[in-house]
Amino acid sequence: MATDDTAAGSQGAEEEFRQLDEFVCFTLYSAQRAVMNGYRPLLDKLGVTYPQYLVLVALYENGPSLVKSLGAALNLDYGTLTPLLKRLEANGLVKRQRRADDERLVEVSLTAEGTELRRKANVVVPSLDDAMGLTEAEQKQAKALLRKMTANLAARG
Amino acid sequence: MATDDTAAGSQGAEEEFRQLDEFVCFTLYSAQRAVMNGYRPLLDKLGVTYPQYLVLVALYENGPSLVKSLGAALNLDYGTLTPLLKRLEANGLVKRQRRADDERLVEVSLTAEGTELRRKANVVVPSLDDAMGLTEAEQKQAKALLRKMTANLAARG
DNA sequence: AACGATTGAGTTGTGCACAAGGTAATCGTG
DNA sequence: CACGATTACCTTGTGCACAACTCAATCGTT
Repeated sequence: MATDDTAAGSQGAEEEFRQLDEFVCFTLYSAQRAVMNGYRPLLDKLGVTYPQYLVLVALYENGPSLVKSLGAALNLDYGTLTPLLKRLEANGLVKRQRRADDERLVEVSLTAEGTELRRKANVVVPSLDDAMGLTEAEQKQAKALLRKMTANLAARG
Repeated sequence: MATDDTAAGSQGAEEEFRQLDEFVCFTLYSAQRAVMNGYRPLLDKLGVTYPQYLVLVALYENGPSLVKSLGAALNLDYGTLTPLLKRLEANGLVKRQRRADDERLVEVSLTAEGTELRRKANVVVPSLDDAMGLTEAEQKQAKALLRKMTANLAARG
């Protein structure tokens, strides 16, 4: 055991180095993509992506919104939202309209087609959320833990 | 209340439509990005991105690995890994070498510099994982729930 | 009214993630 | 050995996510 400190494997002297599966951040990273991949085939049929779907949900929930407000609701910046909203508009799902009383503001609203899609999603996506195999209690737990993490990290990581 | 069914807001007749914050998938989506954003400034100093860091951790843990094995460990496909590994190689952190006994295989291994970075990360990133403000018990809970979700979704969503 | 600061939005560039398609090396079967 | 199938990897194209930068409209102060 004289010179194993540069070994390629994980046999460090004190094994301080956590395995990938033992990182919360990695299980989170994996789960997030697994969920997105689960939603994909369903949302494909409706013609939207997962982030686009979330935007439609937010718009349905809050009504016509400024880009800024959507950004606050989804924790996304303009660099992400602007092109995403343009694609939604190109597909006829939302309307983007610069406000007359303040030319800086752009108000985004669901079109009839966008509203219908959000409703249809509620049927077609029979809450994949529930299909993740978590009990109601576990779902509640998961949401609480994830919100706590998000909040703590937002308050300076 | 004759014609409120096309209203822009969320006042449906039976309010079956969940709010964004009540979706497990959305709290997951938000938390994941919050974590990545928390890691970013720390990893920036080391000169790697978050997914690159995960690859280095996997390589440190498993030793030299085929691209295929890394893909299995991280649940990533070649389309994601190949360019990522090329960037790591360009930065001198890994070596990519086609195997002589089977020219299809590409073996990826940490360079000395890559090994050092993974170790340094263990110090500099004082496990942000722990800095997420979860107790040890909560971390364990979170990992269990996230793994369960991932497994259930992998087994056909 | 003038003008510097702020605000809301857009643009550019980089990297991740995935689908779809392609290629060369190897394997399996006759 | 021939040859179709499989395997491991790569490439292209689309969309998301974020940093850094730009810009016009508005606000605050004088």
